[in-house]
Amino acid sequence: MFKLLKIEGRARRGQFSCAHGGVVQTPVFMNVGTQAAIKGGVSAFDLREVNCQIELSNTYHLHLRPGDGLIRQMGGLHKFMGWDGPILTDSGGFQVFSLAPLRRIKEEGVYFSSHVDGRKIFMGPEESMQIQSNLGSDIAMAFDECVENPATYEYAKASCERTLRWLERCKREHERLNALPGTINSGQLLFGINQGATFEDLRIWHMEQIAKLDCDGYAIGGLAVGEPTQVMYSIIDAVEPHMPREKPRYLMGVGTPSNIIEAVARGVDFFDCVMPSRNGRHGKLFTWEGTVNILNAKYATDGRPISESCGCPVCKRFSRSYLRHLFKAEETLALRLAVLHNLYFYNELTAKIREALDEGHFQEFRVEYSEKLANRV
RNA sequence: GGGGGAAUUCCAGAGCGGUCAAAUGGGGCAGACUGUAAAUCUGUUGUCACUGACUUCGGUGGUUCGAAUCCACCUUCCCCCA
Repeated sequence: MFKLLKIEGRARRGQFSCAHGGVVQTPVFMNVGTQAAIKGGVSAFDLREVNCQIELSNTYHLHLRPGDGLIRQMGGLHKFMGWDGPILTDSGGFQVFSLAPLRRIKEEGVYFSSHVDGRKIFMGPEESMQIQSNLGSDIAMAFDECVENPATYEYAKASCERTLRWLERCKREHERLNALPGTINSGQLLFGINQGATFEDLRIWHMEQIAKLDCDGYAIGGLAVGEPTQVMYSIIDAVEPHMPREKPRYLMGVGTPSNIIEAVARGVDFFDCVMPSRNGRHGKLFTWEGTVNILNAKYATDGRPISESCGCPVCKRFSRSYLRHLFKAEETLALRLAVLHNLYFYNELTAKIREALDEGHFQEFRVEYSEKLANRV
């Protein structure tokens, strides 16, 4: 399942096998396709083009539309979206945070008012597991509560205790579903999620508890939700020693290129983030020299590619001038090209991190790029 | 030929005597975005010696303490009737 190949400091180079699509090389960035599509007009065959190893979709969103029953009927998520590589499904726990005005949390689970049509939806650990089973993803995430920052100690404590109880229920239900004859998701793995807001003692206590449940991997959730970056790093520093060494670690929803390098340096293996796709749609393009805001007037007659050092299909062919024109003219091609470039960059970023680890010079890599990538070009 | 209407800051378009450097859109310029309610949101957009001053609302000349707003003429455009 997970094999550690090499360790440099706390940084880990590994391999992870999934039911679909073979082996994932880690550290890895998972490309986010919430509704079984990468926003900006990027499809499953484009994901191959940008060297995506593993795709991420969302339980809550696919349950609402088109419905997980429908996807199961259509042969499962892989077939439905035309992606034969590994898929991780997020549990809906993030929607407990992002759709806060539309939900009520109870011990049994969360009552949502659908943001699509207002209808009442209940999602608890069992429901989330059932939906992810129907979707047939390779990795299911436990149903958790992503707590907003800042949170009070009392709230964070009560919440992560409840998230622990939810994980116990997730585990039980996941095992039950996996054992059902004719299940679509045979071999589906389950990752537990660490919570505890910005309180180190809660984080550590929670991590120790969930580690006992012997999940297939462990995620750190509830970070990059408003706290300063240094706080995020210190939480990872505090939690990481308590994470099972031989299991993959996943830092959910993170982050900027330098966040990823810094988290790898702290022992994280998996990442996902909306940033390459969302910022791409908004004209912010990532390069090895820093970020390019392609909307800026200075690029109007710039005949260079987004980045001279990028080998992506967009940079091979199109100029900054053309990209900027497409954005200004509101051509949807602008979004597509920008997202393709950014995903290629993120996938290349983790590829370079792996290469540096393989060759034993990750620390040099980290020093060279952690700062540089935060520049503006 | 006769009658009527309109000209506003990059564009469209409010304003109809002081609270107007002038609403609102659009465009321009810049910023934000971290398990996606986001092709979204925010700021800014006359000039400068910028908590103040100066020049602007087709042109010229008036009325008034005060005019984008009222009057006269001029210029241009639009509509209707011949």
